[in-house]
Amino acid sequence: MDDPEATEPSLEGGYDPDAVETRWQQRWVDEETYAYDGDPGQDPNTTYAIDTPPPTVSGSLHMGHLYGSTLQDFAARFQRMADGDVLFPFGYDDNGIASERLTETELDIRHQDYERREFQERCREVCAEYEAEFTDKMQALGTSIDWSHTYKTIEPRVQRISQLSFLDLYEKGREYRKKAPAIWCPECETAISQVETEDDERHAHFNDIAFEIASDGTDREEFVISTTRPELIPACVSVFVHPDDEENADLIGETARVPIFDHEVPIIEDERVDMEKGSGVVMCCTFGDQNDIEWYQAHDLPLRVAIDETATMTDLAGDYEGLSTEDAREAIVEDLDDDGFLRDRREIVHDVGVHERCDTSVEYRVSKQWYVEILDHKDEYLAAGQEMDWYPEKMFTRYRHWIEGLEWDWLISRQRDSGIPFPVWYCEDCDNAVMAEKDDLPVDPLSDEPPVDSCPECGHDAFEPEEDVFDTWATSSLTPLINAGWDWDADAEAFTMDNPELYPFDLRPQGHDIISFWLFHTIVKCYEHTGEVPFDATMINGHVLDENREKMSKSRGNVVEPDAVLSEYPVDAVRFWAASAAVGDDFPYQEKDLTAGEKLLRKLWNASKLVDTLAPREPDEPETLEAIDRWLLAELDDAVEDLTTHLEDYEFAKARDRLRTFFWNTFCDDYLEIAKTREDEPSTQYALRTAHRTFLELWAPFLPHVTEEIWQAVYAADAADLESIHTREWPTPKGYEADLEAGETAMEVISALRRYKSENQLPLNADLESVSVYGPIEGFEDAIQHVMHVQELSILDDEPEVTTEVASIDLDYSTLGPKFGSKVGEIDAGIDSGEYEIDDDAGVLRVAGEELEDDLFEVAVERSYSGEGEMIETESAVVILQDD
RNA sequence: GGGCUCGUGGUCUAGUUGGUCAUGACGCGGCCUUUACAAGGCCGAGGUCGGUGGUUCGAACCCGCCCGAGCCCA
Repeated sequence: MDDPEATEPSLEGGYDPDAVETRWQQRWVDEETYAYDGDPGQDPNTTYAIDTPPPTVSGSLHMGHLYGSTLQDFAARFQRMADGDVLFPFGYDDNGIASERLTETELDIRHQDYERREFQERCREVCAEYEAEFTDKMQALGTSIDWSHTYKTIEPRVQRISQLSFLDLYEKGREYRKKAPAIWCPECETAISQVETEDDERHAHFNDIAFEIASDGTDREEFVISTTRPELIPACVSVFVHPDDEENADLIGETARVPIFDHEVPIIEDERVDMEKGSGVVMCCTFGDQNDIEWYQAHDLPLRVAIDETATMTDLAGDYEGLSTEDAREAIVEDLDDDGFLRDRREIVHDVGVHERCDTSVEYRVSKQWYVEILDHKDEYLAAGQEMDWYPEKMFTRYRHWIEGLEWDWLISRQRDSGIPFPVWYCEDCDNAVMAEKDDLPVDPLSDEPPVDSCPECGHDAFEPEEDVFDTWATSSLTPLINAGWDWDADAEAFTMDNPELYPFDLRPQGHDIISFWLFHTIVKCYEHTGEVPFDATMINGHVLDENREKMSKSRGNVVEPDAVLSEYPVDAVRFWAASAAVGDDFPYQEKDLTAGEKLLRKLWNASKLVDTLAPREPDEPETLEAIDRWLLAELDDAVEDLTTHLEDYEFAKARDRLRTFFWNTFCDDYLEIAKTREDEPSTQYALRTAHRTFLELWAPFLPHVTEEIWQAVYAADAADLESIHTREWPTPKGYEADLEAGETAMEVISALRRYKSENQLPLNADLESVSVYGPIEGFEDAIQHVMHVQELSILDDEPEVTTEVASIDLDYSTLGPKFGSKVGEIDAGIDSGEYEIDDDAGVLRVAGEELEDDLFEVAVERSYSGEGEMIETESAVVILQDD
């Protein structure tokens, strides 16, 4: 970097992505090229705001980050050029369990040994290092993030917003605190939400246990239930039988005696019983699974808690008190066996719910927790989702199914240390909740005093602080509000935004796996706070799979590290690969795909060098453009139009392919070859430069480094004062009109002559003696003649003398089908067998007893040329070639 | 167990409401040093569109069933 030559953009030599890419990444950050420039008063329509996913600060960048951020960057870069100001912010999600665990392992400490604020301080220190690393890596991807707009979910400003959100929802009556069964992780010692659990296959034993009947309404003395969790029998509160279960119908209404513990429980009928499982008779404990909770609530059963928050047996378990659930399970099974209650025991493998963070199988516990009420607003959240544009559209179905399947309100309290505290105290006497004042936020009830001296309800003057913290999603779901600077204005007594022009956000990008977490929860929060859907559109990206289309996972050992990829390939090539899949589809990482990107960079570089030797950099626009040059610019107009549409619709793969084909095939292979023979023509010089500038601009969102390098080397006025290509205006069609058919035909003729040379093993610059063309190529004669080195080119006014023979008849099935229906088969057969007649005078085809008008069929003829030279036919021209 | 999505040459992929040669790239084979690029250019081979049954004059596309993969939820 000290070498001034190395920092000077130039087209000398080959393209050196290693040096160029890091140089520009640094320069863009230094110059704040991508800083958001909008102001709060401006029209929201000229502002494009992206609500980017804040990655969890606990690990390193993976391919999903790389892919997702690159897609967002395509949108950001296109919109920045096309539509004015863009906010492309960045956040670090460091307030969750993941960061807490990271801190504990990194510093070898336990959160329990610290006061909450102190521990959070440690967390911030540890996270800061990881965040710096994250920043470096994101910058190395060439993303056009505005690094002056970043946030951390644990920072005080965000804590304030999160607590404001809690208070606002509470005041709106959308939150409640309730003692209810919740999913509980005994390892993390916290309640968790449904979405934080996942299934895992575990080995277990199915135990058949005999229960005696204590009542006398049946002849039976006992029945057998099967369970994987015998340690729960002290918590057994009832036994259930299916109403359709004739075999066990006699048990309904009777009373059972629980073995060993000898308490008596009712036998009740309920259709939630799985008759196929075990004996069809099942015990209900508080709580073993989700069903138990439903029964507990539906039948108003008593609560018997045998397992405490650390998965240790309570005093309810009698002799087993103090044992872990595992130890108690074995001990109870042994005792059941000794007492003759154990009838069978067999090993099974079954799915159990585990906490996704620690893989511990979850329990269900009754505890006091805070909930956000969502079940009563399902319809509104569904409507909100419908209001957004979904890319791809099919992903809306996932959102819909998720909402339709919701059965629980959203549990937001967690019994953890790191995280954002609930701004709540409770009256020691009457348990009345006292909320913090909005002005005082953020607060931590563990170290701050409540805003009142005595309880407004009962007048008592002592308070208990709420010890819980918010679930991490309770804060992550506020990212649009965080980015827009949402706050409470005490004077106006209203919520305000520092940048109201940003909200609602234009785009919400994210992976399809977290539609039910991040997207759904964000819609819930923002909708309740602002009454608006927070996003105009959401773009759902697929997953990057390994080269065999399998999911990357550490246990499989098939993880591809972005660092490894980036050390071998230019970022621009990686970005080109990232644009290859349709948005929403999973797609494989294949190393060979990156070489296609590398080749393109090289092509763009080399083509730029050639253009630079062919034309002056700032040619004047000539009075009139020659046909060939006007043709190129008209085709360019078309490409610009198509590309703009594709990018507006987030169809990056289509845009990429359209541009590549036009650039490589039409511009490089066809036009540049012709231009080589016309370099002194002002018309060609102008077209070359116009097209070249436009190509750089069109490629800029995909290939930001190479386009910037070339732009600065060739077109920038003053390198010291950076005018980046990335802040230029997106190209628009200039309205060039040309005979596209003639251009197309001319290219066909050139292609035919190339084929001739190739087949005759001639070099492409070999001279051809004489060529005659019959076909529409007006204005392109010289181009054809020079590029193919034709000594004499003539245009035929009439079709060359040929003998023709009908080769085939093409039918227009799209109109023929509806008109003739099943007769089409006969018509086909008639033509195949030659039983038809073409009446040229009447312009009809008679076949199978029908008369087809001339717009229904087309006769393809095979010609044989008997004149001098060789005849080559193309789609719309005939070429006669004489060469000896 | 339920839902959603996806199966197209060796590999990856395009294919807007069904219309008759199914895109393109990588790879493969042959030829060509041409005012940038041989890591280039030109040409070529390669497919029963996962299987099966149906709707239709006509299906990669619509419907049923089956097989396989992935994700989400039980």
